[in-house]
Amino acid sequence: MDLDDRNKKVLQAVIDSYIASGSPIGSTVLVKRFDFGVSSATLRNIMADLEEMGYLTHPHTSAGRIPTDLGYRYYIDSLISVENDSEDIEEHLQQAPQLQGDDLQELMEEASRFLATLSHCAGVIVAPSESEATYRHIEFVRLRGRQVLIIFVTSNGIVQNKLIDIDESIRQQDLNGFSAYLDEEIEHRSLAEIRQQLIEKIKEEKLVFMQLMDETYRASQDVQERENEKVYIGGASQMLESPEFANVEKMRALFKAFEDKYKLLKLLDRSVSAQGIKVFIGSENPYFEMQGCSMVVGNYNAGSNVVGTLGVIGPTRMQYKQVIHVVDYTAKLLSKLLGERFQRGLDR
Amino acid sequence: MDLDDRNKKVLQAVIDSYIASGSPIGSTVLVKRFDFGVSSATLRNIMADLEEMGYLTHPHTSAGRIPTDLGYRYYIDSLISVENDSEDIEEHLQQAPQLQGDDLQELMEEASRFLATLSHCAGVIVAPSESEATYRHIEFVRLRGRQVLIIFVTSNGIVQNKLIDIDESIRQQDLNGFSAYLDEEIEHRSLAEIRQQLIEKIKEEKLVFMQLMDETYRASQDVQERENEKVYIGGASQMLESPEFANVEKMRALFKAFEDKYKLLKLLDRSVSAQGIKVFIGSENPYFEMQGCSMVVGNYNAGSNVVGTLGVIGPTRMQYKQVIHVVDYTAKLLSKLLGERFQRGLDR
DNA sequence: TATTAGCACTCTATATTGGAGAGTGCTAAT
DNA sequence: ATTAGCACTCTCCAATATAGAGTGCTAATA
Repeated sequence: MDLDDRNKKVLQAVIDSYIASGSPIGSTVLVKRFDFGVSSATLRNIMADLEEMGYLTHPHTSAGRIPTDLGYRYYIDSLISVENDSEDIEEHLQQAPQLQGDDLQELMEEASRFLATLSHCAGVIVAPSESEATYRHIEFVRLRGRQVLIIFVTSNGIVQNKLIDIDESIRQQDLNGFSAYLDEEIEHRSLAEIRQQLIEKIKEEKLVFMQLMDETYRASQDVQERENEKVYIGGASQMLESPEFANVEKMRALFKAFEDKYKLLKLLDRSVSAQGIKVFIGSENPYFEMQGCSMVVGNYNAGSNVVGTLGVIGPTRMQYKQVIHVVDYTAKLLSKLLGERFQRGLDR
Repeated sequence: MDLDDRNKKVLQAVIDSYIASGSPIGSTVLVKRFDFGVSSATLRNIMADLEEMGYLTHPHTSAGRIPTDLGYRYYIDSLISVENDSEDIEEHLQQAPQLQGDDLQELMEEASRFLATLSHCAGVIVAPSESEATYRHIEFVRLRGRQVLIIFVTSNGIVQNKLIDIDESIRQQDLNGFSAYLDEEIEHRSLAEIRQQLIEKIKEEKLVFMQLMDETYRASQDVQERENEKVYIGGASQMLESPEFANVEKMRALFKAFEDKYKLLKLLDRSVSAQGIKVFIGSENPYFEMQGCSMVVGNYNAGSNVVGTLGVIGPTRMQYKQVIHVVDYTAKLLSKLLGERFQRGLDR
């Protein structure tokens, strides 16, 4: 961090040029493209200094300089100005909703492709995590024999379902009754509480429903878990456009990693806590062992209680400024869509 | 088709060897590995004949022979014996269900990965197409204001939903009533018929529900369309293992093609009509412009009325015999699972 | 003291060359 | 009809040469 002004400028110039061109930057190129008022020899000295400090490196003795991960880090923390033109984004948000999937799942897929297209990287979205208290409606549909399909509707319009087996055959009519009962109660308490309440009532009367309640409770947990594990990846082939992945082995590893969505989930979840856009550069991320990859991630929300993560995975040499914008924009867009479409409890 | 016995044997030997090794097969190799009772010179003559007939070709003058698409076609149609050991498969089906997703979607994803793992190719599954008449239950859930979520449950346990806006605010109670009415009627007629019936009733009374009915009808079509467009691709990275795709450009094109699922869908749908396993070799398939790729596809069903397609996409040089087995097995497995789990109308 | 010019040196990328090996196609003999 | 033999072709691989880009160092300069 103890860089004087000129050093900063040179570092920025090198990284900018490298991001743009993809090939190592030599002193003469720098002198031609920028006007530092010094000769190439001086630049060589400066670059040697920057290399000693760990911000730049050499692929080989007689090649130009490329940024190290540390260099990128400094670049992002101190050098690029992500203009906070929130008005500009706001404007865009007003006019171009662009996403219109009316199923949550569809919306997520669309959004991940949207991210990918704008960023030229792979777009990744982690489905919103639900808290238990938000069920709006629970429905039971009897299929054949002892099979019952439970349908959960959350207040933001997400529909989930789970098939269960129960011991005794129950009439659809009774199921409807139970459903109505749950709908009524769910306004005031969580499923866990209702279950507790039923356990107390058990000696009195409705013994039949106890098992159903238990199954419902368990199913709701299953369903939550399942939904929380969903990762949408869109436009992965975008990443292959950049020459960084001309190496077949790397490509292969990349796609293997993408198929193991669980790891991705863990990685992305780590950053959920904080607000704002975060950038993970190359080796900085411990879970995703992929050399030469960076991630730009942000959060989105719906109303207030539902929050998910979204972001972009691309080569370390990416257009950070632009990508940060795109992620920011998409996060806001998604939040807005989820917020307005599934807004909670206004008229309950 | 006018091949004498010896020519057939040589063709088979060449293709078998090429599939196994991946490199062009020369006359000496053939003479060493197989016992034709003739010299390499004679084999050269035979191979030259086969080349003239279009079954084999040369990468260059002094290389061994490799099969043409026509050669593969002949190989599959006439030379390989896919032993119809249906007992064997039956046995497997009995003991190892292997797939256990309890959501249809989950099951499809699992199955596509299953295909990929066993075949070392990419596994592709087209979601079962529904016919309109199979709804088991239709449910309306009022969200805020004029938004209503319609939930469709088909008789095989697939849940679909769609958000609609209606003109006037309706009470949840009324919605429940309408739902019950539809549930009752849907037993006897299709949605289209019910709609017709309501139109006739319109002058009399229930004017309010007409709009809802229209929306419901439209939504059901949307939902069907959406479900029918779903293609699940699993284990795409499996394909990259084979040296055929060491070429970066090919890999890139492949993944681009995979992301455009619509084309895949069209391609796979074409073969839905017929029963049994079909093999499309390289250039034989008109929609999917991907050189060096073959597809092995089959059908699955659930009960009787629901049918989908599943298959495998891999390099033209694939282990056809084995892959055909795998596709056959998976199709039967999936049919069995869907059949037993979502069996229709046994106790209605 | 900081900067610059100049030059030797290093390393990559690319083209060229020259076998070695594999395989064919043809011819003449069986 | 089959075979042995041989000349020919083509790829693959390693070795070699060459041009170009860029550095690091030294000595001169402001």
